[in-house]
Amino acid sequence: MWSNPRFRNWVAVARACHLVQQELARQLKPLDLKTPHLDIMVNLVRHPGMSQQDLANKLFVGRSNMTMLLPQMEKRGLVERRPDPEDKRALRLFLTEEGRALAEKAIAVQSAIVDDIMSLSTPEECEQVGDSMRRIVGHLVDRHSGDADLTEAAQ
Amino acid sequence: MWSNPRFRNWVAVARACHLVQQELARQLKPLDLKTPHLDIMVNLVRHPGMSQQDLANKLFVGRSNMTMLLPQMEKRGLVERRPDPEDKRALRLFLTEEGRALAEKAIAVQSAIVDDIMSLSTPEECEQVGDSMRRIVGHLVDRHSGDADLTEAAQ
DNA sequence: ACTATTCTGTTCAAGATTGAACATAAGAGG
DNA sequence: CCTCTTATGTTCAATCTTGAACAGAATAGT
Repeated sequence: MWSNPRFRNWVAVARACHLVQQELARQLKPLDLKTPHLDIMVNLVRHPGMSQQDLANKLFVGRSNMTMLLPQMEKRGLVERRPDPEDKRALRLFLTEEGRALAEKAIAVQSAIVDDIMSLSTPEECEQVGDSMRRIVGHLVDRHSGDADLTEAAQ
Repeated sequence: MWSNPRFRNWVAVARACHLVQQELARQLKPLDLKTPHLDIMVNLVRHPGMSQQDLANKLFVGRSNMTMLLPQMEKRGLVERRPDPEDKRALRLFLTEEGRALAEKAIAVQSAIVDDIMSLSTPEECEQVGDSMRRIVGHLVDRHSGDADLTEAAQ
């Protein structure tokens, strides 16, 4: 099992991920942010107007998770949840001015860490790591969208 | 920021990790195991007699986490915690017969997933991903061992 | 139009994880 | 021998995360 290269190498991926996440959490503490909050803000910077469901899908977490986190951030004045006039079920999400400012700082922190760790590999290696990982993501997303979604067969 | 290759590629790593973890959790459910339990058992298979602190260090989690998980597994008859005669503070950890049997099944599940996702890359790419990740782990462990000197991470 | 299904966000209880504060045991230095 | 410091494991309260069950809005099929 430890002689299996695939296993051994994947374990390294998991360990690296875990450590980077921890380091990020540590450095985010002065901003009073947790990594889930940062993930949300990063997505809202790129895609303002997302619904909570959109966000949950992108982050691969449950919808209830968003229901727990977003009201906190709203009370803190970081995000705004506007009811959608076109679809009375959905809430459209936007960063406030303050949210954008904080997001900028937090993203700088994250970028510094990522730059630090990825600079240990050459740009070619870095790109190749990304390619391998994107293949994995695509593979697993495919497999699971087929599992539960029956309407997918109709398309 | 999304034009930064390092950032973009690291995001892929994090997403892949998250998804694989989820898939593992799903497939572990029939065995009534959570991924933290598997992590513990994997380590105890390789290194019987570890202390709870050793385990926490290897897994990069807090010691209190072990205090929460191990008594559960002990009650379930999967692990045994023997007081160390040489050091009355420490508890030496061992898998029971039942624990070893269950660990074998669970490791098979994990190996199947890892094999599946890593087979999307060539053996050379796979090895190279592992190398990049091990560099990251080493880098972060070094940086932090200066802070609070605890981590003696080996594999 | 009508019913059934799907999709939105919410609530709630259960479990995981953490960090701080604690108690006890071991080790260092006087 | 006696402190002072460090290490081990525990407790506890706070927070994150999830899945199931829910209510209301939209959609599809008839």
